[in-house]
Amino acid sequence: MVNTTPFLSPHPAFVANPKSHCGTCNLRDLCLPIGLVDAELDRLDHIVKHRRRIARDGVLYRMNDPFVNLYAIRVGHFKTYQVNANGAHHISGFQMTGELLGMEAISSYRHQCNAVALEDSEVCEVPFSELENLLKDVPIMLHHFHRMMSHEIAQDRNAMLQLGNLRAEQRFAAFLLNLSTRYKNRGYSATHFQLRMSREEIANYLGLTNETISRLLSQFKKTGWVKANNREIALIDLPALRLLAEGK
Amino acid sequence: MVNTTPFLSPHPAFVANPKSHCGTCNLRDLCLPIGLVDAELDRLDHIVKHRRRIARDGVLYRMNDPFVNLYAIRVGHFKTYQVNANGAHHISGFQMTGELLGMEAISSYRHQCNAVALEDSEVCEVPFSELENLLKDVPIMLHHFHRMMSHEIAQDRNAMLQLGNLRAEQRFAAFLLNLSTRYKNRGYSATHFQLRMSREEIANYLGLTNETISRLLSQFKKTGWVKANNREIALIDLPALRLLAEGK
DNA sequence: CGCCCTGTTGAAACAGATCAACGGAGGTGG
DNA sequence: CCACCTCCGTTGATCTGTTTCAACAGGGCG
Repeated sequence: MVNTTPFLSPHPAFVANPKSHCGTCNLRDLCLPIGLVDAELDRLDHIVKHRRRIARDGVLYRMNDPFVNLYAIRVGHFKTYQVNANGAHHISGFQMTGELLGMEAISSYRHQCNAVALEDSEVCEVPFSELENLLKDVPIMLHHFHRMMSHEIAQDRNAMLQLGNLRAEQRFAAFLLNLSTRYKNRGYSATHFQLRMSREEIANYLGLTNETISRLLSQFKKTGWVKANNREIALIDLPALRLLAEGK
Repeated sequence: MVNTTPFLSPHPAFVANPKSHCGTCNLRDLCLPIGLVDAELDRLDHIVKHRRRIARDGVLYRMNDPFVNLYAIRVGHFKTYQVNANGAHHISGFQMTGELLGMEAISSYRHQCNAVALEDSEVCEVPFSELENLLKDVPIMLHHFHRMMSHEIAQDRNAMLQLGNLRAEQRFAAFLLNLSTRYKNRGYSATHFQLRMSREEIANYLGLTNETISRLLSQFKKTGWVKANNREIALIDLPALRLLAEGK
């Protein structure tokens, strides 16, 4: 259901590769699989000047901040959320290692959402204007970047489809499967992982309430599709979850 | 609420400019405001080889079609929709003159949705690989393209916010205001326009039912916020609609 | 003219929200 | 180390917005 091509995720072998010249950034690692030569990789290393640590609940950027950098998540998890006129906020996504934050800001030169760390995390600052300069000299990287932006669009479309079409239990199943796929692509278990976000945050993301999420999880436990202990999740019956998410 | 910077819409003066060398495409017009020199514009003209007419209900591309071209809408309206495993379909957006179709397909080399004309329409085929070639030589166009993709992301995020947070009447008000803004940016009336899509299609897009849309429209007519006759819409009280859309 | 498709309106059913109470985990300070 | 407190998660009972089902009106088109 969710289109998460391995190509666009860091190959496990490259995540946090200690041999990276950069030493500050997984951006190089992200790009290794696309076949860059050393000189190109060096240029990539050089535009990333800062690695930034963000503590749990720390803010990476805020809505309306001027747009300067993209951020490649080196370790950790983030959430991005928007705040509307009457103060209500809506989580637009959860991001994990290897994903790129801030692309929504290119069009308006200001960030369109808040980005907050869900756990102690680390990002690489990628000055966008310098990245664009580099991209125009390295066609393969240019193309890769376009694919990353396009992937973001495809993902958002998918999330819209879920919000607009699916019943609560389907949305939640799709959410768990989405996490599963993304962890798998990063070389982690597709069936056993820890939720980094609260029930409240999941509910907000899915357009539901925390009570509903709680009830659904209990229900999934009862049917034997998942085991769960607090935020520790084990997906027992992936096929059943897929069937449910895809509309019974 | 919706971030539709004028920069990213064609300036009214440039839409369907009969003097365009291209003659087949409004892509040149779309790019005029960003300050390209003639030689660059000529290159842009040359990569667009085909203009395509699509009759009402005609298909521009289908889900899973191999990705070759982006399409710039020259005249008309389109809808894009996805079909899930059990046949249900969900409209992910309505596109109008000057907007670019197909960006969701760059990442996977296949289209992720169906694009269908809501009325007799005309598009310019933009071969993507040739466009990328051009972009790397013309930094200002490259940047403009990135802004267009980013704008798409920001828009989708906004739609997600609406689907996830708003009650039916708020969604529908936000929908009408979104159309209003986009027509205004194209030099048309912000208050008087014709819906190109059925109640059914609006409902599907907003995650509601056609009955609900119908009831809401009646309600808006009763309160005097809009006048409506079939698909002819007049927004009488924009401030009231904005207040409603932003959460009372 | 008559058919079909789109839109409207009403009544009943239901999914999920809301309100409320409680239990348990983890962190903090004594 | 324990007691306390707060936040998070769970479960139950009720309420409500939206869907569903149904009937009908109107307009466009063959």
